[in-house]
Amino acid sequence: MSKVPARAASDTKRRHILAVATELFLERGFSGASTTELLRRTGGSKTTIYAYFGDKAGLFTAVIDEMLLDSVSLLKSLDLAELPIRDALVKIAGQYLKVVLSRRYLGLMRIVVAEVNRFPEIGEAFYARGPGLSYERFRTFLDERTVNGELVIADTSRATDLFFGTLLHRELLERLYGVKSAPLRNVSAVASAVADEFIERYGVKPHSPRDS
Amino acid sequence: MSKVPARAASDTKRRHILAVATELFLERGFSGASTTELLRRTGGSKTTIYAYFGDKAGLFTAVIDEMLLDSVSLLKSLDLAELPIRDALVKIAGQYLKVVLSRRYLGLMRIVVAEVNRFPEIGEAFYARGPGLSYERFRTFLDERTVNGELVIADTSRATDLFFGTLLHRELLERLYGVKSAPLRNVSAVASAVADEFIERYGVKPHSPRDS
DNA sequence: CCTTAATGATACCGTACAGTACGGTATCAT
DNA sequence: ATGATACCGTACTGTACGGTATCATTAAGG
Repeated sequence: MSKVPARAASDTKRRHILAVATELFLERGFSGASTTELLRRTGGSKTTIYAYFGDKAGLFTAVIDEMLLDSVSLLKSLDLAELPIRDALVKIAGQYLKVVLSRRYLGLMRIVVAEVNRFPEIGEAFYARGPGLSYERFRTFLDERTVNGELVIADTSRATDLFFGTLLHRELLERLYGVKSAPLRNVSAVASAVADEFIERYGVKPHSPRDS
Repeated sequence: MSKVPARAASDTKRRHILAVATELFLERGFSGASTTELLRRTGGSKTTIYAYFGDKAGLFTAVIDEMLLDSVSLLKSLDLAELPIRDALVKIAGQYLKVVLSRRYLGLMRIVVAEVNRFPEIGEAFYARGPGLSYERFRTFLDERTVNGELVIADTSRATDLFFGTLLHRELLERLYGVKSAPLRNVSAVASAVADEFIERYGVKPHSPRDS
């Protein structure tokens, strides 16, 4: 009645295929990767692959789904409630620099962006669970910190654009185009710098001398 | 001795193939586009295509080269010398919004980014002649305007990141992932807003009342 | 009119592709 | 022992691919 795997573990096999397929798609993209090459790497039989994933597109979407979950979970684990504003910003900035500029995220981004025409749902899902969610969460974070008086922000949406834009735009482009390939070296220095710039602009100003 | 085209004009044919191939690559990417499909659209003979471009990769790089020239030229025609700082910033911002968020540029960006593993030189060339050049030129622009007293900027490099980041990052991502597909509607409004924000931060403050 | 180079039409080559069929084996629960 | 279940191996189908070879057609220049 219950699903009892006859052999070792059905899920092990599935996960193995998925892992190998992930690397292959990251290397070659959807069209460039072939099921035959996948077989060469996984060993085993084509039949098994098709039993699990239906067809190539099914395998592709399964790969993307899994990677998406991984990346997103890395960005959800931030616990900021107790931190003063600067520490919180540094933590957020550092986490995004690490995740977004990682080889894995960049590879995922490349294939998702490349296949937006063929798989529009994948692009939308990626944005919604990735950048879109990040924007929302950061904005509400800014709202909270504005309400409690740590920040003075007229338009938290624009402030969000500023934060992520200054933090990621250039570094992201450089890596998407392969000009730089290594992950950022001095993550914490950059994170601190961006946090300071942000506070310089939106932070509560210390009392000027004549107000003392 | 001199190259005299026997038939109409060799360049016409070449340009036609290039134009059709451009659309095809934009739709399907490198691996996804086939020479047979290209033939279906151009008419004529496969032989001719291969006579001009050698092989598929040659055709691809030719397509990219041409598109790159087009995009870049759109960003070079800015004449800013006479403009006061705000007008200049608005003009720059508007031009970048129009070019970078255009369907064409986005399509180009997608296929370039997708094929960075297979064609690293293309990625580097794109960055160098596109974003890289833009960053450099904008930075020297900021240097000039700092020297002549219109701006007060300690680090023009960071200021450049801020400008392009706030201007493009979010809108670019939304389009790369297909969340938005239409070009930006209110270009001039956004351009003005970004210019104002920039000046608010780096502009020379108007004299405060007591200095009058 | 005749040469010559650009282009066309078509057939073709070898290879790889996505996907299927099918016979067989290992491992487990019963 | 038996019967599911999970998997392997291999051969296969039909199609499409990138690229070439062959030969005919066109049109401009002398």
